[in-house]
Amino acid sequence: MTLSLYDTMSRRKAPFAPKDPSRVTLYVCGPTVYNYAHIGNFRPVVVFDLLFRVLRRHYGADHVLYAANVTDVDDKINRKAAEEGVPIRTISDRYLDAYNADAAALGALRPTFQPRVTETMDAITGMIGDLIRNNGAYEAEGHVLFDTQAFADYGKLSGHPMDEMIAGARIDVAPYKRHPADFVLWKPSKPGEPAWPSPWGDGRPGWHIECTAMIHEALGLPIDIHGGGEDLKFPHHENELAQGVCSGHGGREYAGVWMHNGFLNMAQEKMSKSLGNVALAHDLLELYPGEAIRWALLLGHYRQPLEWTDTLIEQAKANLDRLYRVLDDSGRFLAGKVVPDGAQSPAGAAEHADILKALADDLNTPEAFAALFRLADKVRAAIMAKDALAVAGGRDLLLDAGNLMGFLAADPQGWFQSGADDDLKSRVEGLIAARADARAAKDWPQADRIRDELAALNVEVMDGPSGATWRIREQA
RNA sequence: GGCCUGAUGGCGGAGUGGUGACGCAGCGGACUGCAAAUCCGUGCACCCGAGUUCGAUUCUCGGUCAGGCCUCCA
Repeated sequence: MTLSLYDTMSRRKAPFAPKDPSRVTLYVCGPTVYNYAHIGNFRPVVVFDLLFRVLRRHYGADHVLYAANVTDVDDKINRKAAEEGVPIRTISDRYLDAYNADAAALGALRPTFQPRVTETMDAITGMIGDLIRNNGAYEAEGHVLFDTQAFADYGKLSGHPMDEMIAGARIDVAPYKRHPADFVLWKPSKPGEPAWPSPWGDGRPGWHIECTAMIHEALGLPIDIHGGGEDLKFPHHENELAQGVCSGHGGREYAGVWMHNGFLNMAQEKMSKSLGNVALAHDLLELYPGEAIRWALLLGHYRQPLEWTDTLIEQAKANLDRLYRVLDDSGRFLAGKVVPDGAQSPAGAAEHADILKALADDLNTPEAFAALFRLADKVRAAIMAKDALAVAGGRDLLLDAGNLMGFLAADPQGWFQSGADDDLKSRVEGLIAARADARAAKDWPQADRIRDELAALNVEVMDGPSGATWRIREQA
């Protein structure tokens, strides 16, 4: 199956062709670790994690290398470290750990490489040296600046013609710049700030060179796919590209495909009361399962803007509930049944193929979700037809598709009873047993009273042919 | 000012030159002691104008509206 991706550079969708199918390379700009990341920061994490998974499916898990950097040199980190009177590493370690924990909770696989700026300094200064030697950079007043005149294609990625960038420049141009668009590769640190040695004096790297150097160090230029939020198109990615090409590494190419995800917009109206105005993933994960947040982030196509609202996350949760019910019901149906291996007629084989097809089409997640629901319906139909072979096969396909997309990893019972501690569970079981007795005695008023009691515990009980099941109701 | 997106039913959101996915919500029914879940059925949309076409929601042009980037930023 052909994988197609939309490329920002050519502004169109095209079949993806890695330079070496046994070594596919993907790089995504990661976080600056000075605080908890908000939910918008995790859209690219989830989107490119999905791409990572799809690539692994297409090329084999061992043939895809994914690097996502960590920016741990930054003014905000400096400030926070100064406030707390601790080394910057303390700050960056703390929030990197939190970031990785949140990402994992959202079902994101760990990237193959997670390079840090502070651990890539040699590669950074080395690449700056390369640029100077290739006449792509110059020194001025203790700074090293990239010479944008050295790169004829500067502005091509973002579509910003050079002369217009000058006209539109709003910032004060430093007097030592040869051209207003030139940008910093290395700059002196201010007194008291962290500094690293370099041939141009102690200082720190500019933001853009960090990524270029980390890419070259971790994956080697050129790479197959470079991803990130659309706000990074200019100047960050434009500058990365210029640096990479002018450094002499990777030839004329820097990245085969440029992918940019759309923004996540915060709802105008205030969100859930307990969230206040800040939608940190860290806080959201207290309220909703990670899979539900992941689903919400993929509910729209990755290139489209997405409005983050309460209804969005609730819809995501409801959608997953539907799939988990099928998983739950099919599991109960199959319990105790002996199903021969190698079922030749799994329900939903066509739908499963549709899911792969949708994902291969520039990560069309809405289409993939639609096919996922159709697949679930097929399993449901097989249950009604009491076709154990078809149910078992279809259920496996459903789980496989879910696994590919980073969903359905929970036990169905656990999914519906998440948030219930052991104490609550035993109370609920007790009440359900009492209610079963009342129902057996046809004491309906008593049975309904007990159901009200359960409802007061935020528990919903559902009578089934083989006894009652229960679940935690939606978060208030 | 420059560059670039988008405008689909009550809501979210794909897609297509010719019966408009999918999910949520709604309505009717089945099932249920009553519910929930499930099943059956059902209502509801392609911003405006012009053009191309046998035929446009889908292509072209114009308009209106909304959003993003041009500065740290996913």
